[in-house]
Amino acid sequence: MKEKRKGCSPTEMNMESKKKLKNVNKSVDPQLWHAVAGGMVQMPEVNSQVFYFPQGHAEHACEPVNFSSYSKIPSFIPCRVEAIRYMANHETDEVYAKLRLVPMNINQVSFDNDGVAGINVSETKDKHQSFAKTLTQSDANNGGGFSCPRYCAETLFPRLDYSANPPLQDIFPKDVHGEKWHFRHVYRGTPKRHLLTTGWSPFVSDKKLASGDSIVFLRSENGDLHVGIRRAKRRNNVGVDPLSGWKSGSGIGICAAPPYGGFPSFSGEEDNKLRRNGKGNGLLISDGMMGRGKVKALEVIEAVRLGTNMQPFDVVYYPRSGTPEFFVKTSLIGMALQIRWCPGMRFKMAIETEDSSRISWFIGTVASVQAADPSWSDSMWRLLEVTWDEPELLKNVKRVNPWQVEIVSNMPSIPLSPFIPPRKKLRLPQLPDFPIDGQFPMPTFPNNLLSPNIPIFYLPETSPAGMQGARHGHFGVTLPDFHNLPLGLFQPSFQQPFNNIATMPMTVPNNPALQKPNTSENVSCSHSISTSAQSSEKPDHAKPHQLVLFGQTIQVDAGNENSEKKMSNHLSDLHLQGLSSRSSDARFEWNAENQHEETLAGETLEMKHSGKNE
Amino acid sequence: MKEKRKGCSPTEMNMESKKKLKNVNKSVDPQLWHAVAGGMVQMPEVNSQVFYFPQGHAEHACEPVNFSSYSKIPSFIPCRVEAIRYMANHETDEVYAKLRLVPMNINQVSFDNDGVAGINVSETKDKHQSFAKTLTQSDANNGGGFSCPRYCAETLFPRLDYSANPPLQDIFPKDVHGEKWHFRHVYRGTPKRHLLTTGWSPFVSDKKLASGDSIVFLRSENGDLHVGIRRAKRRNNVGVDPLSGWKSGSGIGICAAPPYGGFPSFSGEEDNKLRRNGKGNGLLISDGMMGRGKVKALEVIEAVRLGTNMQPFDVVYYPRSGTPEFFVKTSLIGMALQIRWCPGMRFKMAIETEDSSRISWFIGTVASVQAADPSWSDSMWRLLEVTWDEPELLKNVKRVNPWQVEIVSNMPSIPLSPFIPPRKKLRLPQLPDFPIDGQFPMPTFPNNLLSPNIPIFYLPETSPAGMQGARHGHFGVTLPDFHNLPLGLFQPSFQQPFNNIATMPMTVPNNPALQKPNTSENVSCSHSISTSAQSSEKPDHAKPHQLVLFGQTIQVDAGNENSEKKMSNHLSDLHLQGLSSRSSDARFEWNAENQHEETLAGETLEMKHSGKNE
DNA sequence: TTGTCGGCGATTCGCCGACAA
DNA sequence: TTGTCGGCGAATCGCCGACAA
Repeated sequence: MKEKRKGCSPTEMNMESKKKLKNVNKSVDPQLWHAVAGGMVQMPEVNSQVFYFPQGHAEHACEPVNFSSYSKIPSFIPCRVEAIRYMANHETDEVYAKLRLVPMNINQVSFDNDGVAGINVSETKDKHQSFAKTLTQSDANNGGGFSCPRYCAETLFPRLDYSANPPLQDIFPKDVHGEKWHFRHVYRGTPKRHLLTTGWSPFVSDKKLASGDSIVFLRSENGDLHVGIRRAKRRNNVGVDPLSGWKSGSGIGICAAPPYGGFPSFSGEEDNKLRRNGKGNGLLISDGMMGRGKVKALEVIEAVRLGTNMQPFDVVYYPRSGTPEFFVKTSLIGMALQIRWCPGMRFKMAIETEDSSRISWFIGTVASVQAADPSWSDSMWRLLEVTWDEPELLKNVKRVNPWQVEIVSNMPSIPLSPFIPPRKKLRLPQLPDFPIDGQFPMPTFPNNLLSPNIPIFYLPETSPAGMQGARHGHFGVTLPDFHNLPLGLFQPSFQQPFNNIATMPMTVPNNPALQKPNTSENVSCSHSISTSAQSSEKPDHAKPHQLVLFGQTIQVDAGNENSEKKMSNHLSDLHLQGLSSRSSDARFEWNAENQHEETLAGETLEMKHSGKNE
Repeated sequence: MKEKRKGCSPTEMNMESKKKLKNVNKSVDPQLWHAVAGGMVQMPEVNSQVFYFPQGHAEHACEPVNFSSYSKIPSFIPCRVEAIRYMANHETDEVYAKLRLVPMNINQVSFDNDGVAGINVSETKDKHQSFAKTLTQSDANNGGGFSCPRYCAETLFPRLDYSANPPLQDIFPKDVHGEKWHFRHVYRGTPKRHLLTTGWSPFVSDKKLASGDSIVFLRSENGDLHVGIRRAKRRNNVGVDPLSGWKSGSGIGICAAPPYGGFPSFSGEEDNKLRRNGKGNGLLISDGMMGRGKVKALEVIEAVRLGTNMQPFDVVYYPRSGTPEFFVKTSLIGMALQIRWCPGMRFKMAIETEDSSRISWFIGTVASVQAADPSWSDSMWRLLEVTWDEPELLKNVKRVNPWQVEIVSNMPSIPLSPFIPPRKKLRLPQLPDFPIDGQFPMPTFPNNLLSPNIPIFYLPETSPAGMQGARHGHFGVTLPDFHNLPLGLFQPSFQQPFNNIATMPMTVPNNPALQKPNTSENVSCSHSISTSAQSSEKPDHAKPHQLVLFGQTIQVDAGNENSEKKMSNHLSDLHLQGLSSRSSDARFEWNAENQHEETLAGETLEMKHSGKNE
């Protein structure tokens, strides 16, 4: 044998120990996990309370999930988060989380503190710094080096001895699996710049990185250096799934290539680059290996079955899948419920730019308030149909969740919207940095909450005129007004459709945190980029040249009138029944009807983030 | 950009077209598929009739499948094979098949011709030749060449011009995806030998081959050259499955690492070799990416649900997974049913050697005849508990399916077994090549079939004495004797436990093929190695040094008495109900009981094959 | 007949400033 | 400040007989 050990990167570790590490289903350092997941992702705390949305879970799956064979599926299930495991795929390094959710009775739900003691979690979150860079072609291909931005080298790496010539050190960051890698870090060239040389190329090969992918460096609280990767979204939904061969039939659907439509796939460039690595050994990481390819329709159905029967269940969540979280803190829900959502409301929403380097806020107007899916007419999921001030950038984002958006009252309303969507891109006025305490005229509880026909959220006078005449027509299915219900009589069973929830008394959110939506607890309210400061390039909300929206460029069929029509048909004979307090009498039954192709909500929300500092 | 196109192997095809090919879920050439799957695998024809076994399907899954929440699951479902797609995994090239099965009424089942017109399929099967070689270290690592066995080069490759110096040609075999590869074939060296040089190394890199893996060459009927790979069984069940983190709970079990126990994992050698390829780019193909890692418990449950409701369903089958087919031709079932299985019967069974190069026949004795799983006490699946004449080699093979074995009557019985398992390996007498017509004293139909208490299979006098006293005790659950039932009254409903099947009149197998089990239609009876002739090394049934048995070295808990005890408990309250003729009244109901960890049948049968010629 | 080795080219890999942007 | 390029050493890769087994 003429084997020579290559000094390549999984540093001192040989493959044996690498393999061993693979065998244990090790958890990922939560700090690194969050850095890779992106700043838009906020996971609930263990023991906090969330609402689990079957619709959202289905959207998260790679296949159409056909619930039509099953009856009595509630639109949400209140749960306690029993456990969270932060994990990473061993092939792709993609991060995901596994949550164990324990269904709970609705009358145990508290909408104020999520059920967690009031420790300010955000406090512990800012003690580390991270940095993300999207790989250039030179980083990924040429000569095996990495141009390391000055900020990254100076902030995250150990201090260089600049008296040396050239200044030089070796760094040993750990990846999501705990593998230690070795990079040589030099400061050289004219002009001087930071480079990673030795060790970089094997890293690129091993991780199968290509230009467009991102690398994340993180310096954790204890000073340890970590490295993670975020792959660029690529546009080929390879049918890796062996069950995807036949259409429809047998309830096991096809992977969602058609329903989610196409990006133009990257040109051959990407492939050529990779081919230079390792003698054509660089297999492209296909989308099929990532994210939504993982969650199967049957897993969703199993989760819903167990949840409906009040049994604990596990869900897998891919933070970079492009769909919004399908488990939402009750505090967020509570806040969303306090607002009487009406067409014409102005809001803003944070969306990550395509290269994951920034978060932009987009302004829009609520076009209509109605259930996204007629078969879940009581669902809050994607309740808001919206129009955007910059429709060309967000043309595939038609519906959003109420808790994703933040009402803005002091925004100057764009006169044209929503009636005449502006053709030319608008220069949006600079947003204040949202220290917007008291901006929401919240009523004092509990009395105002229950006053009939008085919207809790007072529309500011600056809201656009013509709420009644918005393009999407009749708003017959908006949330009903609040009724006069006695306090404390919240039913443990969900015989009523969901929209009655809003009319039910609940543990009233009456703590200061809720009235100041600008806490770091809160995703939708002025999210602060905690893991990295802002680059000097551009301000936050400057218009990016391109956006990834809802994961892919989605062709949503113009079936809006259609769904409204269907809805009115469904409204009469709707009788949801799920979620009685004990499982024994709440069976979730198979129903051997033929499956009809169901139109999914159709849109998925992309949210990712990475910031630059200094 | 200083990109240079590499002349590496996906010949003229660049990566673009490669990607395109990936997108279509292309079918694999069936000849190549079968060559890679191995000669032990015999797929049913389209439109033929099979019995689908939920138990077998569950065994095929990578996770424990917990049926305990569901009631009324029949032990088998008769089906028509509506479609078969031969496919290959895009990452690993592993072959698998997807079958669409259409449940049928039991009274439509014919046990003689499988429902297919009597075209002799085996006729079309021998028109191609294939050859398999297990890669040596030199093949996989050193200097990028492949030592091509003379037989392979001379039989499968185009004729070389031996007048040239050196004789040289380029060959362009297609892989399972239809990709064309380029290898230079030279005949050189002293002594002269056949080598594949240029193009081989990229192939090894791309396919991530390591020594121990096998390569299969096939020359199809039209003369086209194909190439496939078979990966060696490796011993690390990486938990790639995101749902595998928590134990038990939620019905989604863990991947089967613990229950199937461990091989010693290959030493570091393998890794070092791979690391030489492509600068450490060679990710090992982990078991998690292959075979049983694919079929999820929920898919099995969904298949069973649909099948029970008489709806068409899809199953995915990995021929090299190590478990026997869970869909079995009705003709095989029919034959198995004709035999009155009794303890003490002598049989032989074909098993592939570990390196997939040969098929060996092993002799054994039926120890007991009883259901493998007490909760399916009517099931034919792994009905036979067996003891082997060479127990040390097959110590993990405790139970087999009746249709996998072939009764031998003219075998000299080994005096020691089954009472005193021989410690030293026995030199088995040479078996005849089984042109054993008339060796089975089949009764003439139909009268003898129905004679009560007269075994259809007459035990030869040479069968071991002491059938009553065999080690595994009381045979209280053996198949009942045949009763006197009128012909043609086969019930469409399955209210009876399975063993009554044997008592029911059926379309009687009365064609010559069935009375001559030695047809190529028939797996378990003297399988003929059709894809390649035999190497001169050893005769077929010479004892191989090592065997892969049931996929892995399985630690079967000694719970045999236990299961018998449980069985007697279950026997009384067992009431199977599945499979009424119409789905509407045959609901498959969720049952929200707590799942108890169920002992799977525990054993899986490894069957693979590859032969050598000349 | 074919597995492994040492040998030696030819070809990449990967480190380096030089340039812009 | 950092992305790309041409350049050049140096370290592989991969082709080759020589040997056994």
